[in-house]
Amino acid sequence: MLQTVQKAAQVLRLFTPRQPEWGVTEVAAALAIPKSGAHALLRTLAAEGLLQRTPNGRYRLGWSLFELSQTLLDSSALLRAARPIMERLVAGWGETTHLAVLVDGQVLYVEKLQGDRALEIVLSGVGKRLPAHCSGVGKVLLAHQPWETVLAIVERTGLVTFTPNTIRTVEQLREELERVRQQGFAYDQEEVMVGLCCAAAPIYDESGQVVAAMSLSVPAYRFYPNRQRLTTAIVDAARRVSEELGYYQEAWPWENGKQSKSRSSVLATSAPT
Amino acid sequence: MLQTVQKAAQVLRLFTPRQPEWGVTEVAAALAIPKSGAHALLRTLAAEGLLQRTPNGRYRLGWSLFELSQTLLDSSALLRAARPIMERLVAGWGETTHLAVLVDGQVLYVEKLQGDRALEIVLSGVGKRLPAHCSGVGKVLLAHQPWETVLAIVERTGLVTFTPNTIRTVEQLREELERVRQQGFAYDQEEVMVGLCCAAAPIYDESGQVVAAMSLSVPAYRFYPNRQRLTTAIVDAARRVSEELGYYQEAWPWENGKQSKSRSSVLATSAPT
DNA sequence: TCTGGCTGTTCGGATATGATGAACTGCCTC
DNA sequence: GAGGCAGTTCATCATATCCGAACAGCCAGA
Repeated sequence: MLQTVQKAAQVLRLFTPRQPEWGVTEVAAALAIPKSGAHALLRTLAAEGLLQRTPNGRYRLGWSLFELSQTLLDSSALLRAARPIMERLVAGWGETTHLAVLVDGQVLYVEKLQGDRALEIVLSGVGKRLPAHCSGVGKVLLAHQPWETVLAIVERTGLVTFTPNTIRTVEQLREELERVRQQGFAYDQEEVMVGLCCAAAPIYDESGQVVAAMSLSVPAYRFYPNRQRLTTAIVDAARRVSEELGYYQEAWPWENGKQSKSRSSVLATSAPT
Repeated sequence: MLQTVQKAAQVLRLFTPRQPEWGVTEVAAALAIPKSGAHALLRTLAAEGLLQRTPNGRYRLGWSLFELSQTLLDSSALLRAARPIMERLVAGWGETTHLAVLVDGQVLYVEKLQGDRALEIVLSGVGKRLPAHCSGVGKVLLAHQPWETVLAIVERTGLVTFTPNTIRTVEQLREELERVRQQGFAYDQEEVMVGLCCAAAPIYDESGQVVAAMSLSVPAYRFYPNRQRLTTAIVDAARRVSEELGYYQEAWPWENGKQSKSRSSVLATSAPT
């Protein structure tokens, strides 16, 4: 591991919407390194276009990052495949859907389509991060990581409590992830915000890896009566995205063993009128 | 300058829409460094989330870049200020407008709004780069750089020729940039593509720095008859964005000296009906 | 099934490279 | 004009990086 590069990445991560501008002294204090070192890092990153200098010698994120991000989006099949399917989902249900990936043990929202009868979800947002243990997409993504990885994440970030329903113990998390892996989807039952639920399902790429998760967020009073239909809808949508990405598998996780259903019966499931 | 960080940035820049996936050996060859070094760079960048590993040990850009880019957009007033004004410009003229910044001596397109009677401009695109010496926005941005910087850019990248009108010599460029700086706007008269012209103007931030350039692209046969109105339109639009960014200056560049006009006369200028 | 050639990966010693803190400079405030 | 705080520079030293060669894993073709 190249420590200098690690530090450079740490510097980049300091820049947030809350504090989008940093000076040499601030960075040095934040990373607990000498001023001269922080200076060298900032100067180099700025010279490479990853940061830009303000006229008064402070630093902001640079436009190269925008370019790289566009390249990422352009070359990533995920968003292209998911967006139309998310749009249909929103059109059919009127609820909000999210698309998220796992970054550094946290959920990063990549796309968010708001439904017309959905309540405004302030916490999530494109480009925003949230802890993984409390949301539907987060649990789906964690469930398909090795358990040691999950443990490392939890030990580093802890299990932040949002509501009385938030998972609080490692044991609870282990059981929940096991269940999610088995059944092939996850629920968030008011675990991040009271009154808000969601159903989430994994998206696979052509190599069979889980690369993202998709969810349908619903107010609690509409969630519990419609749970079954919601589940099949999101699982089906996620499966369609997976197939767009080149993933084909006869037996889907929730179809394994004796309870395997015919695929057409699932495809026939539709949104409530 | 931290060479390790420089190399890491070089690695990131290798990833393009044309080649969005790289292996260790390829990177080593492209940067002329030993395989083990390339391996260390890729591995570290992947661990930091700036790259992601594919199942077969190759690498793609990582979602952290998306997050950073969103933070950049979120914290940058430029796009927020420019977009509504660009929309009005497109609505009034039906032509295509571009918003661009200078990255590493090249023009990086940050926003592009296509007009309904505009011809499709394939070369430009959000997140794409072009050489600076041949486009309107490029000449505006170069004109507000120190001449030594411009020289360094030209010496590094050369003056690529696109059409018979493209600037070919350093002397030509120097004169053109001087003119652009004096008059406060630039034309592209079929310099990048035959039949395509544009007028471009600089955008200043609150400290008086030129941070971006805006342009209105027009087919040649509509450009020459309307040049004057186009010019005032784009200069006025760019000035309004600058003011949104906190830039206030009584005397605008093209108003200096004796030929200063009253500001209201410019504001009164509008698009053709 | 075996083989060859192509990957990505590991290792340990030589040395260039980055870390360090004190000193410098410029800016803004009082 | 003086003080303090910011960013910047510099020379020294320790060590993290660089490097080439050897290893391991995969796939294609024989």
